[in-house]
Amino acid sequence: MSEYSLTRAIFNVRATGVKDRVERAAVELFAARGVDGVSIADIAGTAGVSQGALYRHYRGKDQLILALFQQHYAAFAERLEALQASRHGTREKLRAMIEECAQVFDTDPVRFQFLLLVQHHSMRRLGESQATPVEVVRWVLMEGMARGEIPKGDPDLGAALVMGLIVQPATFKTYGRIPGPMTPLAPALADACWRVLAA
Amino acid sequence: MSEYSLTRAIFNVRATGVKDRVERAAVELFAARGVDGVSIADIAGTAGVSQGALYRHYRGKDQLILALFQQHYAAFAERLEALQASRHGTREKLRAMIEECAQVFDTDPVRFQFLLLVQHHSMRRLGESQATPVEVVRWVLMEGMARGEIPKGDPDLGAALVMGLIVQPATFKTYGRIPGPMTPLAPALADACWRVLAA
Amino acid sequence: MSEYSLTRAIFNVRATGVKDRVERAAVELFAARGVDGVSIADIAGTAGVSQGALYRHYRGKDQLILALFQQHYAAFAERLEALQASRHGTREKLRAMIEECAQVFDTDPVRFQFLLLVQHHSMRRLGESQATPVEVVRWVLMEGMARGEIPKGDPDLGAALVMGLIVQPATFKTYGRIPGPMTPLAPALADACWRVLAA
Amino acid sequence: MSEYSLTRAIFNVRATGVKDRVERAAVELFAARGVDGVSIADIAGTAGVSQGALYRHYRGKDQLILALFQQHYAAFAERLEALQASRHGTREKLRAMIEECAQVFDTDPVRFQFLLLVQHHSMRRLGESQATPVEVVRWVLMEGMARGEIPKGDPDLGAALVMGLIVQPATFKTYGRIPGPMTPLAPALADACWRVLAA
DNA sequence: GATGAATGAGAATTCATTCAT
DNA sequence: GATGAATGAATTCTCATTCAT
Repeated sequence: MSEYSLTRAIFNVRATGVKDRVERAAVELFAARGVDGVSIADIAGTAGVSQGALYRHYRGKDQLILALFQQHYAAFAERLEALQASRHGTREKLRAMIEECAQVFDTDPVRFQFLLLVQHHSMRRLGESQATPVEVVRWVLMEGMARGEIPKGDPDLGAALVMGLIVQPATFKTYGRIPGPMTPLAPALADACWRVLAA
Repeated sequence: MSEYSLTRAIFNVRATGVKDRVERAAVELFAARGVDGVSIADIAGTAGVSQGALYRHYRGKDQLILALFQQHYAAFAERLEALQASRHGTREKLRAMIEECAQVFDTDPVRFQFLLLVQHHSMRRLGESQATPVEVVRWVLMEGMARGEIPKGDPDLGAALVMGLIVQPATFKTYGRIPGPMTPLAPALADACWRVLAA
Repeated sequence: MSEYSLTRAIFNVRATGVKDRVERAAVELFAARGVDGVSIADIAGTAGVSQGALYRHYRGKDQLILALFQQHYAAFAERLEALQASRHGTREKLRAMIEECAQVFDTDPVRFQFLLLVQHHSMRRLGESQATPVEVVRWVLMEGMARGEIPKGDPDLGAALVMGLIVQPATFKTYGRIPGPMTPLAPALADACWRVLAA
Repeated sequence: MSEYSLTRAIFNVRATGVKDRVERAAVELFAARGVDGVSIADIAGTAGVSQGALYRHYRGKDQLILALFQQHYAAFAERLEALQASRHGTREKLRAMIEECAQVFDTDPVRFQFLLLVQHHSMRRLGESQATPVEVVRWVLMEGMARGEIPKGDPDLGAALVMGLIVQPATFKTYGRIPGPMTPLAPALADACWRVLAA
């Protein structure tokens, strides 16, 4: 056991790991200024960590970005997946997912802005097998079609429409074109989704 | 004598102006790699022009980006405006606008991708008075509400929903998640819009 | 006779020659911002002339600077020379020269500042045989020594002392450390010179 | 591995810090060619350091210049201040200061030339409270006037005259118009000062 | 002669990454 | 493991000079 981890062991100091601090700082900065507006020095400085230390945990800037994106994108997908699994009926599943999105947007706007800004940078590099929010929506739609709750159609197009009805209002809010929080809008968005799908 | 002017000399090719060549190259590159993935050297090289020449036409990279964005964004807005003005009834106006979007997407995918990638960089810097596609949509919706063709509601939210139903499928297509051209989808998208708005 | 000079001949238009306009603009700009703070574009722009035209009259920027410096430096030397030739007695010659310096400083501060800023750039390149203010002073001193009006000594050192007593106060005035015009100071400076030389 | 660190590795030469090397190189180059005749590449190259390394120690070229100027100007002022404080009587203070100037000029001509060439660039940016050689001279003169050792008069003008009697001969020496070292001239310059002030 | 767009060789600066300590 | 100074490649931008019109 190294001297360092001994210290941690004895004093039970949760030495807020470098990785944690870096990730928190990175997401915040990327969300505020975009991937190319943030330097490694910025991140290290904000995290209170040396630049070199960062490379102990990530192969480089690109890998850091991709890791963060995957992680947040996947975490989001998992939340949605769990949510839809706990509900019955396509309409209710969609309603719950949209409400969840709205709450995330209001509670943790940084995360939303991060995903919004970084998507074009990371989307192409995403592994095929990655779980994504889009996949969850797609799956819910397919199931709904199979059960006859919504008319059959292209589930990818359906997912696109649902995502559009959520992401675009959120974007408008981010840029201040629509004021106030997102949550109160959730029911209207869920309704809109349903009307679109129930063609 | 540069390679370019050599070409001109030998073949007596009347060059399109530098500005044209630069703009064409810039839009193409920005669309492919995003604002920060393209250097002035890239643009000048692709345009077959020296880097310095670029600065006779634009104050700098930022101004080039903004000029291109405004130009394409405004041109797009104008096409939509003319289109909606020439049609009667909110539903028909929306239908025509959506069809136009689909056609632009299919005919000139570079332009669409350019607007998609550059929006986050330029949107904040856009003058208030700038005509935008969003404004056109918003206006059509307000008129529709005034005429009682669609129920009253927040026109900004309505515009967000309409935009979402167009932009998100287009984005999916761009990333290959939905195959084929956009135009065949236009009627379905127009229907979706109408169902969303006719709540 | 070219069409151009025909026009001039007929209408007697003193087409304020390019050269004149360029020189005026250049001296002004160099005086204000120093040799390296001024571009050819600046000069051409201020002179209301194209950049290319400038190269019809000067081989390049360096030659322009040197020509202007020589010209003003020499003109100044000639004024001093004429002045000293018209006076009798070393003391009176010096007095007159110093008064002239002070008047030039007050009347045409741009010229003084130009010489002050450009001297270090051009001094080394100056031809040996060039007439300079320093040479005039040196000559007056040598004559004074020959006539026994001032004690014998190194005339170069003497010239340095006289120049120092003029240039340094002028520099202080330029930087605002001493307020007001230079002319009222002239008698005191002449006195100081005399005391220094009459050792 | 750069040429420099290779040298270090092979000969195990303990390098003087980057900052030292950069400052030495910069002063030398600025003294020889002026501020605008020297590029960051020149400095870094001469110092045997990468260009980037320079920016860890200085915010930019301007700050480097100003820092060096302040440092040398202030150091010079302090030496003069200490010297005058250790002497009694205005005449003796001035004599000692002038001798010091002459010795600096002979011992470290680069430093003198540096201050001479850079003054016009940096003087305006100097903080008001900065200690300068001029201020020291001015103070000595004011004290001398208060004690009745020299006639009352404008201390700024007096300082200008004293500075002129030192700087101008030094300039002449720098440009080779007066040969030999400065030190032997010091007594004559001190005498000249005294005669000028003792009006 | 005059024009001004175009050139191309730098200039200052930034930044991801490495590495001796 | 951690540090942060150093690297060097790249980036944006400037500018003296040339040259087709």
